[in-house]
Amino acid sequence: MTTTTQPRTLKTRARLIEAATAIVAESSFTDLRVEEVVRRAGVAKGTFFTHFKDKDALLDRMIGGIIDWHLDQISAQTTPETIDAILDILTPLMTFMGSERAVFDVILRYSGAASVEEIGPIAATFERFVHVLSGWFVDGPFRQDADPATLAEGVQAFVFQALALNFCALNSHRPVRDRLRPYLELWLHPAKALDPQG
Amino acid sequence: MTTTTQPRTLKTRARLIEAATAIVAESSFTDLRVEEVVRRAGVAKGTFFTHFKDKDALLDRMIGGIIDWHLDQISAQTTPETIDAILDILTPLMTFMGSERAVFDVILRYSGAASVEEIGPIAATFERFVHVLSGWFVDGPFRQDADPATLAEGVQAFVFQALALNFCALNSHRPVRDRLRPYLELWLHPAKALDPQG
DNA sequence: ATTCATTATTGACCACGGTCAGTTTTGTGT
DNA sequence: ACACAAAACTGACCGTGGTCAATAATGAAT
Repeated sequence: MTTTTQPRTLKTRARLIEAATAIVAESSFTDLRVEEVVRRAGVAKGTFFTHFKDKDALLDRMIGGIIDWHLDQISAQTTPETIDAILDILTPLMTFMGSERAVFDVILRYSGAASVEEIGPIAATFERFVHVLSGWFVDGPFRQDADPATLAEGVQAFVFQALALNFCALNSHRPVRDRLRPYLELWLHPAKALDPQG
Repeated sequence: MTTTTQPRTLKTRARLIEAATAIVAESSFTDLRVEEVVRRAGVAKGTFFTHFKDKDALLDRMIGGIIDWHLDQISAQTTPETIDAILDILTPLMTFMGSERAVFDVILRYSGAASVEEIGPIAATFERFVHVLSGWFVDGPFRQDADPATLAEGVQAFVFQALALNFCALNSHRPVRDRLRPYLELWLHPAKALDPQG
């Protein structure tokens, strides 16, 4: 119980993340290799795994950071009053989520927390996602007969559905936005759908 | 342009699938190793990859077959008239989909088709899933203001959402069934939710 | 039967994520 | 200054999915 963590620990970890970020900037998440990360950071391969449980843990952190930035942008905007406004606000985040198959795969794998004690960065952002969207659904123009959190979780489910279909080459000519809209119409405005007058 | 496909090809492929099936029966999809499959089938490793693009293609086929069997069972039953009946019918399939992380991962990856010309087995089963469920939603007790296929796709999205949350240890004590129900209530019976009388 | 193009098979090899016993560094107590 | 335990680091090594140039089997045409 004397020394616990780290002087150089933080420095090494920062170098690893910096190297990884540079690689992604130059090429992509898909082409990220642990060996290249440690080469650029100037450490041995084993060191990487003392800082990250596995490669996915690094991706979890990097991608989680990007999603968090998007949620900052989303939170900063005024509460959307229409489906189209929601689609506008969500589009940049969805574009990132669907930018690479590897990115979407990691997000899918980590969108539910891995374990109780260890909620990863991506899982945390999706808790935040539900929280932010819940705020839109209390006292708004959208359906008021449902728990706002449940509505938000539904939107999340439809975002994933729309993105998954987007990776199907058969449909990939349609923008994700257009694929998501019909779901949100039915999910957030059931009364309008029931009543032709709107 | 004389001989195309093959006598022994089918035989070898059958042996590979048979070996893989035996391994899964003895242990699990998680523990399936290509080297073990080829060892049991009595062929070289390279042979495996002339029959399957990659390991996932074998899993796609095996898991697709099982899902297809579940859809046979689902189709054979009478059309459900309530949310609970839907949950009853879907539970066995959901139980399989959530039985192993490895299984769910493959399903997620392949639930959208890989490419236009090559719709994999799992992708095909999810087209069939939507088709079967669409049948439930024409002229039934559920909402009639929406395209049945869209309703079915929504159910699919919620099934995935419920399963994904189930792999979150935080929530895994709740049956998937109970996690799915609130979504379906709001999705299939919006009018009921709006009108307290039901 | 023999040839020969087509197709299936082989297994050494590679790529890459991940492990671990051994070594070095670090900070603290004396 | 020195000793020493805790923490960080190392790199050879492993497991496993996937590749490919070389080889063998096949079957149709002669």
